[in-house]
This record gives sequence, C-alpha cells and structure tokens, in this order.
Amino acid sequence: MIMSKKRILYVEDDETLAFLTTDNLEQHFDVLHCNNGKDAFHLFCTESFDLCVLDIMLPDMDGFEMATEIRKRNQEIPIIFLSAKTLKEDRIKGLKLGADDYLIKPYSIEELILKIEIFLHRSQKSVENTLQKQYAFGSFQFEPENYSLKSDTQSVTLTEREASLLKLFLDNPNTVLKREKILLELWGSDDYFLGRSLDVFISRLRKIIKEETHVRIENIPRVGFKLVVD
Amino acid sequence: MIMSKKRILYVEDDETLAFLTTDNLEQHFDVLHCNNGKDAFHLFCTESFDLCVLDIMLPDMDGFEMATEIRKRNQEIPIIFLSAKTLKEDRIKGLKLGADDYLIKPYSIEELILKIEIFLHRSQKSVENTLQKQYAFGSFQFEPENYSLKSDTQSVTLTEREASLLKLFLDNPNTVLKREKILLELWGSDDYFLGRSLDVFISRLRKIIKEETHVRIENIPRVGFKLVVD
DNA sequence: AATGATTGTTAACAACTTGTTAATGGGGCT
DNA sequence: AGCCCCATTAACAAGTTGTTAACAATCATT
Repeated sequence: MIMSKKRILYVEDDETLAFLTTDNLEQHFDVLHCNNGKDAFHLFCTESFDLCVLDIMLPDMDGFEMATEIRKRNQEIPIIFLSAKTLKEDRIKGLKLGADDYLIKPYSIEELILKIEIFLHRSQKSVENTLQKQYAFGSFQFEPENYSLKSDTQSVTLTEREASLLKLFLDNPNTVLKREKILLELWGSDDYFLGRSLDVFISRLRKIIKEETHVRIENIPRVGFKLVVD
Repeated sequence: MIMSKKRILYVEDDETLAFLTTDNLEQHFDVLHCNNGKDAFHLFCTESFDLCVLDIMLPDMDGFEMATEIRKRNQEIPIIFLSAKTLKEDRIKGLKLGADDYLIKPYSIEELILKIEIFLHRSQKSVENTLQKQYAFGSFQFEPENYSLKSDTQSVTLTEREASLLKLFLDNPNTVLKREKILLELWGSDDYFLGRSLDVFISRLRKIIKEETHVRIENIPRVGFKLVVD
C-alpha cells in the first residue's frame, strides 16, 4: 500500500518560528501553514487534513476557539496545541476542548515531530478499526459497508447486489469464481434465469470500472468469471 | 451501550503519590498499581491491560526499560510516562521508545485522566460522542440538548425525534446507517410501520436542510441512509 | 465454416421501496 | 374540557431495483 505524506494544517502567527517549523516538518509531512485563525478555519472546512497543529494565541480566532469549531465538524482529527502559556488550567482547557496534546514553547522540533507521528499512527489505527474493511484496486477505493466506490474521477453508490458481487471478486482476486458458486453465495440458488441476472450485473460492474485499464472481469466460458488485477 | 472500565497498569514506587493517584484514577478506570518494574512487567506479561502509566525511576527495571520490553510484545498499547525529569532528551527518549506521552511531576490528576482518556479513545474507537453538545455542518449549528438548529437564514426548534435522528447522522457522517440500526437505536424496535415513520422523519429533515447544498441525506434502497457532507 | 450454446449488452417491466402530504389519535398542559 | 403538539398511520406519488426479454457477439464442437 502506497502511503503518501500526511497532510498537516499548521497555524502560527509568528512568521520566523513558522518558517523554521514548516521547513522542518516538511521533511516528514505535507504541511500547509497559515498565519491566522480565520483563514485557517476556512482552509479546514474546504480542504482535507490528517492533523492540526495550532498555536493558541492567534489573530482573529484563537487556538481554543478553532479547536472548538473543528471538533464540531470532525471528532476524529488529532489536534496538537502549541503555546507559551504554561498554566495548568490552559493545558487542561485545551485537552477538554478535544485537543490531543499540548506542547509548551519553546518546544523542540524533534519532540513535535514525534508527537505528530504518534497521533497520526493512532488515528490511522482507529480508522482501520473503525471503518470496516476498505478495498483498494487500481485507483478505486471500495467500502462494501458503505456501498461506495470512489476513484479519482467518479464517486458511485453501488446497489446492494453490485456491492456484494464486487466484494466477492475483491475477496478472490485473480481467481476463477464459478458461476454456480457466485449464484449460491449471492442469490442462494442457481438456475438459468439467475445466471442471466448475474451476467447483467457483470456487465454493469464492467461498465463502472472500465476506465481502470489494469482491472477487468474476464469470462471463462462455461465456468465463470475472474477479476484480473495487474 | 455498557462500557466496562478500562484496565490500567500503573507503576510507581512512591507509595504516597501512588495511593493518591490510584484513588483518583479508580473513579474512572480499573487500576492495578505496582511499585516496581520487575513485578509490573511480570503482570503485564500475564494479564491484560488497556494502557500503561509508568514512572521513569523505578527499582529493578526503570520505566524506559519497561517500555522497551512492553513494545517488543505489544506495539499497540498506549504508554504514558511520569517523571520528575524535565530534560528534553528524556522526553524525546521516552517518545522514541514508543511511549505516547510524557507527564512531568508534579502533574495534575485531572490532566493525567484526560490524557489517559485521549489515548484510550484513540486506541479503540469508543465513540462516546454522546458527550458532544454542539455540532456544526455546512452553515448549520446544531445543539441536540435544546433541539435547536440554526443557520444564516433560519432558526428551527426540532422535535425530539428529529433531533435524535439528526444527531445520529452527525455522529456517523458519510456512513451508511442501516434502517434496522436506526430503528433499534431510536425507536427500540424494528417493524414495518416504524420504518415508514422513519421515512417521514427523513423527509422532514431533508426539507429542513435542503438549502444547504453540501449536506444531504442519501438513500441506499433496501439498506438505509447516509448523511453526505462535502 | 456452420451450427448451437454461451455470454455481453441494452432496454423494458413489474414488484417493491421510498418520498411526501395529509389525516388520525394520543398525551400533556392550561 | 379544550387546545396544542407530535408521532404514527394512511394514502398516493415517485423512484429503484432486480429480473427478464431480446438481440448481438463470442465460443465450442462438428
């Protein structure tokens, strides 16, 4: 599985500090720096990030406020606060608002990177546990439980049968599935007309995935079908 | 949902501090305290825990050593260090060994409890979002407790069922909720007429949020509904 | 190569599910 | 009792699905 750099929203108004920090973080992550709360929140709403690093003292909208708004929209994304404030009350306030950690300035870049990695690791784990299995093939992402199939260019909600058929294929890639087996598994019985129904669904799936040249459903005459991925 | 107390291994050799801390933690978790590293490690190997809280300075086997051994056996369990050491190098050493966080003594119990909860939450999805008081989606602000839903252009008081249905969707955005699950969760049972009732409420919610083009409730025939936010 | 069987594809249909609005009825409040 | 409010049921409209039909393309066998 290809793991692209995680995307981080970094909000800090001290330009010098921000420059240094961004420079360092960029060796590990895909960083978007923003110097004020208002723009940052707008970015958060319109783009997608894996983690937020927020300074507390910000023009327009402070870090606490921002965390509050972020949490209303997304309960999962990790949030790390940065601040010169050392008051216990502030740390606790931050954590209660739903932040995950709190680094006191001056912090060490190394520590910040480690903390970010810890939370990315944990939140990825929790997504893996949370989201039922996800399948990826070609440029497609398939979530059987959500009946959703997404690629770069389209996003489709499959019907129940389409989804279960696709799942069956993805559970057995590059393997011949006998008509009889598919019919028994998905339809519960095997007769001539159901066989024709299966053919219709094969046809529909082919149409949906036809843009992806490395994935296709092959027919083995009189036997069944095979999902080929290469 | 009944959620049994999470089990915590707490290792600390200062008996007075340990007594206080254990006492506090026990209001939230099932705590096993141990006053030395060797016994603690033995306990870790023979019993099962959800999280470890380790003092660094310990007789027999120090916290760092212990974390190292724990990580050899279990890469997932969250580890939080406690220590009087304030050296940056120590904090970083701890994190690199695979600890998740580091609290400096004297720490506040409240902060420790919050940190423990954060990592327990992250390491397994305990979606107790029931605590959440405010939600935001699109231009809407929703407060489940007051049944109030506000946007730029309108301000509505939802009925109880409308509110609980909307809350359910917002707790599970972009996820298919099966009819059956919704009915069991909100109505407590699942029969044909309640199903029709659900359809009526879906219809009402759609009417209320229809001005917001980025949020909609999609139907997956025979399966359920999905709140799509984009 | 020719024939019949199997498969691919599209369209159309019937059964069923869902959307919507209105009517009903029960519970709480004054 | 009368009123209001809300959830439920009813009734009908609209939308889907899975299936079947119909025909074209492909395959297997003679």
